[in-house]
Amino acid sequence: MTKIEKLFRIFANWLIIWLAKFKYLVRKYWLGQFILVVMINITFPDGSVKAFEKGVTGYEIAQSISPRLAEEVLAVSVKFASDKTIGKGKTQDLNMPINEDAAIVLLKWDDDEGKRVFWHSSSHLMAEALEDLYPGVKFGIGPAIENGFYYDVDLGGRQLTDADFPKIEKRMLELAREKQNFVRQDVSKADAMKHFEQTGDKYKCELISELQDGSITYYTNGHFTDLCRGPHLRDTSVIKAVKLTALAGAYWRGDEKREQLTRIYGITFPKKSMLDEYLVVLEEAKKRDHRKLGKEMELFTFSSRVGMGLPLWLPRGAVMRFELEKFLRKKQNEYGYLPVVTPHIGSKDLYVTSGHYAKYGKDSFQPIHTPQKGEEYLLKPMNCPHHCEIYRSAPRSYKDLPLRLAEFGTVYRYEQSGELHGLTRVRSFTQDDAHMFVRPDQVKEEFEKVIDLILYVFRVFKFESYTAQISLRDPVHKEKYIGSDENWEKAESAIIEASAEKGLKTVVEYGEAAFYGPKLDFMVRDAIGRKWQLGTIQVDYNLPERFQLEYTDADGSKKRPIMIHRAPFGSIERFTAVLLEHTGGHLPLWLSPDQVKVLPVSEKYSDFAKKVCSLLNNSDIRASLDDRNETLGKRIRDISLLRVPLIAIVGEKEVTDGTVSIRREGQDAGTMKVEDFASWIKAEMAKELA
RNA sequence: GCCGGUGUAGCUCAGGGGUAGAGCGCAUCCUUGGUAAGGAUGAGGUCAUGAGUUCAAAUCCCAUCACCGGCUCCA
Repeated sequence: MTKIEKLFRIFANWLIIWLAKFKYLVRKYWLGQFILVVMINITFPDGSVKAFEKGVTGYEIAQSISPRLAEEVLAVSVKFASDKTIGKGKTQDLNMPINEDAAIVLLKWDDDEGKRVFWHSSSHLMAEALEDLYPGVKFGIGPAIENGFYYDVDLGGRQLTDADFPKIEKRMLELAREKQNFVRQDVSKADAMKHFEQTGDKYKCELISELQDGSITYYTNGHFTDLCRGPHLRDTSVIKAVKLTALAGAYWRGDEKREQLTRIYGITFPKKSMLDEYLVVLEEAKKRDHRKLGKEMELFTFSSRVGMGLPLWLPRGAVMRFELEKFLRKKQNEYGYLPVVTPHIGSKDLYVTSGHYAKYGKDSFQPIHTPQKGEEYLLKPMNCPHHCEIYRSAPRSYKDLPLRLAEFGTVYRYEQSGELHGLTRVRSFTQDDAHMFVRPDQVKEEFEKVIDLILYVFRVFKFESYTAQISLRDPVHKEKYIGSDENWEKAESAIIEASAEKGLKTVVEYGEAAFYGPKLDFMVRDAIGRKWQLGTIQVDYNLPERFQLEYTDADGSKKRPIMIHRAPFGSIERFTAVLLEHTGGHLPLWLSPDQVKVLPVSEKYSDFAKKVCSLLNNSDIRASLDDRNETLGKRIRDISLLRVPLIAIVGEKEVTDGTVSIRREGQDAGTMKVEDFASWIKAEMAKELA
């Protein structure tokens, strides 16, 4: 290139950029030819704008910035200037041309969307490997999930076990190294149908039959072609580490009446080291499993002789449980709740009235019969019907409302055997239940007070990453719920408005409501990321109607109250489980079954240690002596494994000075005068509960 | 309930067609100690349960039960 040509080219480029700002058509000098090109403006996340030729791809843009970026980028999020909707852009393939002005984000591994694309492509890669290894395999769906991906496959009677994983993983890595491109292709509905009929993929045919013609695309990697809307990686070579994690049965389309497919779970990474790190994190999470901690800390156990899903609380667990109840009782007193106690069974009529019998009767613990013919009782699956009857026990005035009835009520639900899970899903559990009977003008205020209470509870326990979920009816299957549309709409808007006024960040889920009303649920994750519902608030116009509840209004007329159901813990069992996983067993001081263990360095100091103990016990602090015939180090170790927060050590020095030497959560916490110890502990507990 | 896995001492786990193993825990004794494992000795098991194959089964096959990972469900 001559100097003149170079200069001309620089000038031409400058001109192009300048003109592009005004969206002019420009001519670009290129290899001695003039080509007509249209320029578009691309806006980057930092707000900078750069002009590119129309039809530029995400990959080319990345390359223009740096080759290294181009290597790392997985997909691109594009929001066209013409798209006036609020929200993020659409994620698309790096190879897809961009034809309009747009704001883009180049998505890498660190972006959730980038990971999704990576894992979605990995599921296609696994499918290709499966097709190699198990000819004739039929495919269901294979999406990315929160941690990895899965593919549902029909292996036609063949059985897979995790012993087959290594060879599938190996094949996946071989295919990945072939650097297969993911090729997108538009296809007509008729052609797609024909193609998958030929391959015998009946599940794909079913999916296609529900799609609109003109919107159907294929993605092909190697010899594997899948019905898929994408987006995908450019090619398979970035998938560097593969681990298949689990095998499970999964019903086709989630319908237990249809075929059960084999679901293969896996996870992949762009670096081998990331897989290793992930496996370490998983191991760590397993150590926080509440079932393991429950055993180690001697909190609860199960016995198949008692029955599955029926937890047995051990002494240390029971102490903790009573503390949890005490904590909530105190707060509920402040909020004007009244305690009630109701029996563990109720006559069948009660549940026919409430609607529970019609809805759950067949799938519950079956009725208890008495020597009296025709007399039937049910174990109570919930406390609301009993509380409704307490409401009815006296005539109520508008001045009595809100009436707040609270009970730690143990309920019994016949959960399916495969669903039982430690303390998080059991057949007998205690709800920290309460029902508010309120006037229509009190619904919102009362609801907001409950939100305050739940947020207080979550704050005390440091549950910071919860999800507030508004659970509404499934609009398609309204028959699953009782009550009129009008009542449902009133209840739903009450929840939505109250949550908004409290400034809660909520997500809406349809089909998650209770059968008698919508809910606001507070979800918290366990150690391995599973979500569990803890706190819940429900607005209910329906049970008051079924139980014919009334109050006399100011004008003497009879009115119907509205019920608010609520449980900040959800259930004590589940709350305990999630709290254990959340804290790794390091409970707050006020809640620990043993708060202090007093250790004499040797037998000589046992009397002094006993004195320290009884001093603490006199101040209602749970302290006990450990003067076993073991070395000090050994006793400290044992006690640490039980997660006792405070260890007080006394030896010659302490006896002389009248002090204790304190060890808190594994750390030396100095010495303190014996007489100050109890008040210091009290102050520490007060801090935790503030 | 469905699919897959697991079941060996109180706990964590190894083993494996021919007399049942380890560490921890437990008991007794020695040791009397200074911030996460002192030492010795000992007790403890119908190898989940039930059928089957075999001269012989904890081991192989089948069924049942419980647990684990999912699916479905979750008032």
